[in-house]
Amino acid sequence: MIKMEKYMENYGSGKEDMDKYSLRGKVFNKIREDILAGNYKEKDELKEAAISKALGVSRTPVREALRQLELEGLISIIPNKGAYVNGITAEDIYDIYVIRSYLEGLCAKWACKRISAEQIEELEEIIYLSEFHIKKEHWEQIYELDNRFHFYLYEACGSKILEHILSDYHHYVERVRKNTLSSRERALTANTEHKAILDAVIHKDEEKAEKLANEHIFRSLANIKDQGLEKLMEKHEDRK
Amino acid sequence: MIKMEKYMENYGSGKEDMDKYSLRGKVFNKIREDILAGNYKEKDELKEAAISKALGVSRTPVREALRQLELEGLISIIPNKGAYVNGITAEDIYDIYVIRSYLEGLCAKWACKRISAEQIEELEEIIYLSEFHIKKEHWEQIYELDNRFHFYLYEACGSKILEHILSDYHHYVERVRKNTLSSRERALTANTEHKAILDAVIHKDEEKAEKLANEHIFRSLANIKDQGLEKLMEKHEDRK
DNA sequence: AAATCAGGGAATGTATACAATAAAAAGGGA
DNA sequence: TCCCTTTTTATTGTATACATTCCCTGATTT
Repeated sequence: MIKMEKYMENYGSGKEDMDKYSLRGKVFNKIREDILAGNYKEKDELKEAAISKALGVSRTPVREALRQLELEGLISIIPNKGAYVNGITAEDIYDIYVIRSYLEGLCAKWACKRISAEQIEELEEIIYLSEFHIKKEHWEQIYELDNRFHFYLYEACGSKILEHILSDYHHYVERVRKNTLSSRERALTANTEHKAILDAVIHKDEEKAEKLANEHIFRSLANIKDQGLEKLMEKHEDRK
Repeated sequence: MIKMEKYMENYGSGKEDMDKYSLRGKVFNKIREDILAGNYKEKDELKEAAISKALGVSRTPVREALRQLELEGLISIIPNKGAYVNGITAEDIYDIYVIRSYLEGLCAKWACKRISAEQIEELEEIIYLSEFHIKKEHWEQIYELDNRFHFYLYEACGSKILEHILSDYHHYVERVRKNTLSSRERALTANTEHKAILDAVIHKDEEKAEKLANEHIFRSLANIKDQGLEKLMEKHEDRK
């Protein structure tokens, strides 16, 4: 019962929460994190037996996880042969940001028409809370609030499809984002930009909302570039 | 050995071909087709036992297929409870076309910089062949060539990420596309538009290529609306 | 009569056993 | 020695058995 409630809360917000309680979910997230963190090399072979042994589970959940990872594009499975890591390169990150800049623009545009009063309040609260945590330099909370702002806006666009793809990409670049928000200056700018986007959405100014959201992502990308994309991607490599 | 060669031919061109030889692949495609074809109703429950019995296989490949379908967004799996069809609505089709119009534009833009001489030749050949089959009204070939044009252009954009998502969406709307191309007029227009896009790409006119590809998808969408999804599309406008 | 809790049935989640496939190794003839 | 065939071995693919969870039902209690 409790589990069910927790699930419903997070329904549609991403697959991490949803799979937290199953072995398959754990395996999926573990391998996913490892790939995104760069713990595997390109073309590395993922052997089911080795993984299941390492994680102390049977091959069944491992296989299911691998099939999912294939569909996400993180690995390639050659039938009857094996699974191979596709890795995630600096170019991929760059591409995702450019794609996101287009789609977040579209998302903001659609949100103008379809956002509800409750969703507006939710977003306003996030912005307000962010200001507090930025002052206090609570990086973890800032990061969480930034996430929530985007996910709520995805939801507000009223398109299952767009919400789905944007959430995916958002998770994809999680590691990079976590680092870039860790400066007071950038966190403040980001929050100001969020406020401007929401303002345009509230006033149903589609063109402006699209443009602002578009630029918001581009500025994030510029910020990443400044910090050295390659360096950011290696930062967590030597954990665990 | 033979199977392996067949696989390598199709490598990267889509998951249908890749999974043709495994039970899981067959199950995956079967359910996928059924959902995309509208054979299931929204919120229908997919019971593993029933499906495996119906297809004459065990639950294992069925489960793997379901997990993949979940990641594609076609079904929702509630842990320990069941899998439920999300269906594909007229709104989804509309959304995908709008998203595609943005991304195909970006794809054409990037292709300007990264396309190779071989890829250009390939695309020119497709256009040339299309003219022939349009004259003869060979709808099946026209459809195949139209697919190939887009997939080759996706490849030519030089971005794994963009290629992946565009291929996904392209498959998603397969059923709709198949119908819309079955008129000589539309097939001719589409091919002319392809030619114009390729021309812009060859001359490395990024702005023009993006604009043309953008409009190409929008025209496809307009064509769809004309053919009868119009009523459903209006429904889309006044949803929350 | 309404609410609560226990039990049974049915479905999913996981582990294991078995089959099929493919790469690698061994063997045999020129 | 080289090439081709056969055998072996490791790995994936599939089926099945078992464990767990959930939900419905109905009896019991207040």
